[in-house]
Amino acid sequence: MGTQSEILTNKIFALVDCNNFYVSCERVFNPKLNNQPVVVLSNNDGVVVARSQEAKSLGITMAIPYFKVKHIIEANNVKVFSSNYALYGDMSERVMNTLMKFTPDVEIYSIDEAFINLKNIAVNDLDNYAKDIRTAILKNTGIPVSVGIAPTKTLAKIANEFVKHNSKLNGVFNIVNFPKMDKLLSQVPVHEVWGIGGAFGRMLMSRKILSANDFKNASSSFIKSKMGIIGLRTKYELQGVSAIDLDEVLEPKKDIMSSRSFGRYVTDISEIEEALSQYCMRACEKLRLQKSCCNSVTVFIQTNIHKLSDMQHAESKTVTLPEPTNFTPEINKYAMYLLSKIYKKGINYIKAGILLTNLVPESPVQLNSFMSSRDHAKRARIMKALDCINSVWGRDTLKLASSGIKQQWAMKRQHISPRCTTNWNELLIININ
DNA sequence: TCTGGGGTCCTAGGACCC
DNA sequence: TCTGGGGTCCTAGGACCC
Repeated sequence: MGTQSEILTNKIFALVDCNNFYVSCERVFNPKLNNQPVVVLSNNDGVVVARSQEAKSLGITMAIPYFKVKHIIEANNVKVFSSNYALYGDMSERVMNTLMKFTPDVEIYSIDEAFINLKNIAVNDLDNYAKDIRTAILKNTGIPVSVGIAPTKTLAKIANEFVKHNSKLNGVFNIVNFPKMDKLLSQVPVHEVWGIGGAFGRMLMSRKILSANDFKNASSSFIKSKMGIIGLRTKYELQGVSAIDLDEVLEPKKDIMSSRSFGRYVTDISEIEEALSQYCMRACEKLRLQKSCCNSVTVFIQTNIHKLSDMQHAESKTVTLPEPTNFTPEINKYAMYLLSKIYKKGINYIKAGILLTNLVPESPVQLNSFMSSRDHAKRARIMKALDCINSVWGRDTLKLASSGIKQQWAMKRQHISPRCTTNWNELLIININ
């Protein structure tokens, strides 16, 4: 049984988080955007998902619908971009590759964040090590990052958040053996703690548990009964006891979904079929990429819940397949069948999607298969050829005819920047006069 | 007019088995 | 008159994350 201080130094994590990542990516290829207010929008140009510091200062909040801040954007000449995931994904890979030159103990947590294990770094060297990481990533990629260092992942998240709001910290905040931890945690609203969201946050605040520090000191049995073991884990993490370990191995996904809002309302089933076929292709691609097959297919459609004057309808249906597969035409056939079961005429639909679940490894082929192994092999070869052609010649070079040509339901992306790093036709152009 | 997409984990409850 | 209970599997739904 160790004392509290021994536990504190038992493990050390850092969270490396890219600052305003999508905005920073846009700025790397368009330096005129530096020091200017910039926002990046979600798919369909729906909501704001990234903001430069200047845009934040104008009062543009995270995840706010574009149309609600359009007046601020226009009045202040804020530069607006649609999400360019080809660019951001590629930049993310460069950031992570730089990080992995420092240590193999990296958990890529999201497109713009990674946890690393620093247990082998001497406590006195932590700050300099983190500064070296910042410098290297900025030099190699042009992306600024913040680093929070702490004995648990939850505390590293909090340290990182402080870095972003305090320029005096120069991008690094180390709270290993931090003397004023209680005071620090008192400044963190409870709903901002990693793992506690809006719903639990409201419940906790109604019981006068207002800050991370209050939560840390709340009764374990209360937390367990209201929030289960996840809540309990968060309490330990705030106490400095590591309860969430580094997750380094990239496990295959357990569900794969592809869904999207349409660029406009869609009523006709044939248009929804087109969209669903498109999503089906994308989901099956992802399925084969991780060498899985699915046992179940779910399809859902829904109307715009914000448009109260419209007749509302949201429904999903699931089918269990006779045998696991990742053969696109087969899955598409079931998807179309499910859609026909839930679709209602005369309704304005805004979104549809497909979810592949009960995933299993691709091989070996099921012994109780209805198909001969020769047919299995043939299907596998067809899908391999399809994936190969699409990866070389571009997405959707080969696609299901049912996904349509015009795709008038397709999402809006009115402010897209060029795919500078991943498409030969959209390279950065430099004028030298 | 316009409100993202893609995931994870946990829990509760029903069906079923012994 | 007495009318089990524990384990497991599945699904739906709710919470969270970025």
